[in-house]
Amino acid sequence: MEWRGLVAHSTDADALARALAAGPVTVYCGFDPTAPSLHFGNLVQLVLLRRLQRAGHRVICLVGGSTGLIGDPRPSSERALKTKEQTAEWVSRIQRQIRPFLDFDGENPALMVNNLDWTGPMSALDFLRDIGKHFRVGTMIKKEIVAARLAGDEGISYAEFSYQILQALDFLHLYREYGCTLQTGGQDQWGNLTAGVDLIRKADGGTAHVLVTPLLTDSGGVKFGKSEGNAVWLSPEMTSPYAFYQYWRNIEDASVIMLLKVLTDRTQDEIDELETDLAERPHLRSAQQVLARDVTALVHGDAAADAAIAAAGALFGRGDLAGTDRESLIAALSEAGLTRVAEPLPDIAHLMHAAGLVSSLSEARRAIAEGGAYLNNVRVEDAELVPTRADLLFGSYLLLRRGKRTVAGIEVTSG
RNA sequence: GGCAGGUUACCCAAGUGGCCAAAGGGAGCUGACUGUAAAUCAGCCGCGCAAGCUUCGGGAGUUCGAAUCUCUCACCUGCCA
Repeated sequence: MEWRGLVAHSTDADALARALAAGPVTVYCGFDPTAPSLHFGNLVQLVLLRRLQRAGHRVICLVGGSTGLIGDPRPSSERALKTKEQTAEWVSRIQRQIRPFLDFDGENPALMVNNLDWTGPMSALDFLRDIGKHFRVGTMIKKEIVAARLAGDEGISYAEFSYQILQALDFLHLYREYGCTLQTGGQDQWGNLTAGVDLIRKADGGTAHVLVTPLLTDSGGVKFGKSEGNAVWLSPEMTSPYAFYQYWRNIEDASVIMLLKVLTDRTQDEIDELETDLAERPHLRSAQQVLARDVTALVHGDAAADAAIAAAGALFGRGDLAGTDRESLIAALSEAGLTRVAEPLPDIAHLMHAAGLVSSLSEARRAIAEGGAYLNNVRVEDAELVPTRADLLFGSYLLLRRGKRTVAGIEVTSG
C-alpha cells in the first residue's frame, strides 16, 4: 500500500503494520452526505477499503446521517445547513453508490452503518456528560482546521466546532460495538480521525489507529476531481460515463502513473511497463488509456467503459465521420450526450446552448467567434448558420464540438 | 447589550456620487504549438445579435444620477459589558 502511495500518515506505523499483519482488523471509513453523489475524493477511500477487504480485513462503511447534518468545517467558510429530509435522501443515494465497490455478502461481508442510528437517540446531556467530558477545548481549538477558521474572518459556529466530537463518537461506538480499531480517511481528516483515537483511549483505555491517504494533486498542486470547474462525480446522472472516461483519459503525463498506482489494481510490473512506454512513446497515451479504462470500469462497470471507449474512438481522431457506421455513431453520440431537437432547426448558437456545450447564447457566440465551435468536425464561423438537411448524419444526427474535446450530439426529430 | 470594522462577479481583491458591467490576480474557456499531455504565447471571461437589461449581503430612501450617501434588517470579525 505504501508503494501505491496510499499512505500519507498513520498513527504508530509500526504497531499498525503489526496489527494488520497479525490478522483481520476491523476498519471503518465515513462518508458524509454533503451532495447527492460521491466524488473523486471518496473514490480514493473506496479503493482503499476494497483493498483492505480483499486482504481479509473487515470493513465498515459509515454514511454520516448525523455528521452530515452538522457539516465538517471547511477552511473557507461555514456550511449552509441542509434539511433533515435532504440529508436522509442523500444518505440512501450514497449507500447505494458504495455497495458495488465492496462485497456485502460473501464470507467476509462489509457492513453499512449510519451514525444517525446511535447519535439520533442520544440526549444533549448524555452527549456532554459521556462524551464531551473527555474533550479539552484547548486540544480542540488547536486542530488545524479549527485554528484556521478562528484565525480567519469567518470564525466558526459551535456546531461545526463540535463536528470532531461527533466523529470521534462514531469511532468509539464502532470500537465498542464491532471491535473496530482502524479508521481511514483523506489527509485533511487527520484531526477528526485522531480525535476518535484519543476518545477511545480516554473513555475505554483502548488502542486504535488511523491511516490517512494523501491528498492527490496535479503537478500544479491543484486537487484532482474537477473538470471544467465542476466536480467529477461518480453518479452517471451527474457525470456521464463518457465524460468520466474522458476526464481520466486527459490526465497529464506527470500524474498518470501516480493515479494508476492509487486507483487501479495493476501490478507493479504492469505499471513500470506503462511508465516506460509513457517516457518513450508519450503520444500514444497508453498509460492514460489504461487508467481511464480501469477507473471507468470500476465505477460504471465494464459495459459502460467499453461504450465510452468506443464513443471516444468514433468521435476523435479520424475526423471523417462518414467512415463511421450508423450504429457506432449513434452509440457514440448517446454516450457523449444526445439532445433531441425538433425541426425546424435553430441556428448553431442555439443548438450549442441546447446541447449544453455552453451556458448561454452569449457564450456560444463567443465560442464561435473564437473559432472554437465545430459542426460535424468542421469549424463553424457564423453563429447564425442553420444546419441543412445535407448536414444531418444518417438523416437525423448532428455532431457538435466545442474546443478540442467537448462534444455533444443532436438528434433531429421531425415536427 | 454597547462600540468599531466588514459583506463586491467562481475565489482572492480594488473601487468611497457620474468616465463602473465594475481595476488587478487566480481559476476557467478558446486559439496557436503539440500527443485528446505539460509549459508558453494570444484572445475571451454577467445576460442580450443589438438597442439595452440585471448585478456590488437583503429591503427602504436621498439624488438628475449610487457599488459609493442615509435608514433599516441579516450575517461575520474584533474590543468592551
